[in-house]
Amino acid sequence: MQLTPQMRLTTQRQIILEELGKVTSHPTANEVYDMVRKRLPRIGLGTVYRNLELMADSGIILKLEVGGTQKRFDATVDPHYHIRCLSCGKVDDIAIPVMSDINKTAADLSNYQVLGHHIEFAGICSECNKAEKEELIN
Amino acid sequence: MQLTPQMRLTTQRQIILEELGKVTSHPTANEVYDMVRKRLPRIGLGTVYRNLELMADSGIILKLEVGGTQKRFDATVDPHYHIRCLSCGKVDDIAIPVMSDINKTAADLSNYQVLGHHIEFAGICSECNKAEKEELIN
DNA sequence: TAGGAAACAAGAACAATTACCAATCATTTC
DNA sequence: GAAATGATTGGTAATTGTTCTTGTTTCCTA
Repeated sequence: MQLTPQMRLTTQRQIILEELGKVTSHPTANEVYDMVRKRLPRIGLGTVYRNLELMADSGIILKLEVGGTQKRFDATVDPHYHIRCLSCGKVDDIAIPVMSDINKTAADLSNYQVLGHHIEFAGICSECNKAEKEELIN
Repeated sequence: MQLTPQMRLTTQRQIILEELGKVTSHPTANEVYDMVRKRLPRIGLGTVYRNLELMADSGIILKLEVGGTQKRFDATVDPHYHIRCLSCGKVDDIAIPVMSDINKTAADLSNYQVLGHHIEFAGICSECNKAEKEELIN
């Protein structure tokens, strides 16, 4: 968006960005669609996809290609890691310091031009853990 | 497969496992299908999906939910990290020592029951790098 | 305020995966 | 060894998540 000045800041884009910024979760395109639709009932799912993609390309949001079937989006662009619940699928940030030095190690150990890395932890979130325990009781 | 004794070791399963073991790449279900079909021309794609899923569940192979649109499968089950080419999408192993200790750190920093983690590097493989340079010349 | 580019909504198309089902095959029981 | 049982298969349909297309609207610029 900053990158190409001829890009217009439409109401749709503004609201998508606002809604994404409101949450600390990492919603899927569909979840963003649901959020935005409360304020802009006539918006199309295609518009949401198109603009999330566009914003990710221009670097103002982050597209997460984490495990699970769907892509997720993140308004926080500075590097950080994620943890995903294997039970409900939700993705949270995790405050582990970013290891920028391992990129260099990776470059040395492979014949790739290394551009970055991502760490994804997998586990069970507290809600699902609790739910599971309650299920065992019944 | 080991888990449920009534599960049969069919020809299809045997060959899927053999073919997956032959390669060091991390084929998608479709690529496995292509490999297996050379020896078992009448196998169905569904059978491949079904059995890869089953083997992943029982722990004899690994299902990689890395970036990109497709899931990939790996006959090597001991923990290791991956590097993915952003240009052609292929996934290689990378010999960076596994940091098993960061799971504990993650558990301390989150309210998840942490079960594991995965690191995925992103970059451009040597083939794509070369191809890109040649393209610049022309 | 007319012309043209950018963006839109709606829905079709698409790719990857999963679900279903009748036919087949292996195993157990008689 | 034949019948019953249950797992597994191939083929195909359905589903899911995403992208593309089409015709329309909106906004800038002259």
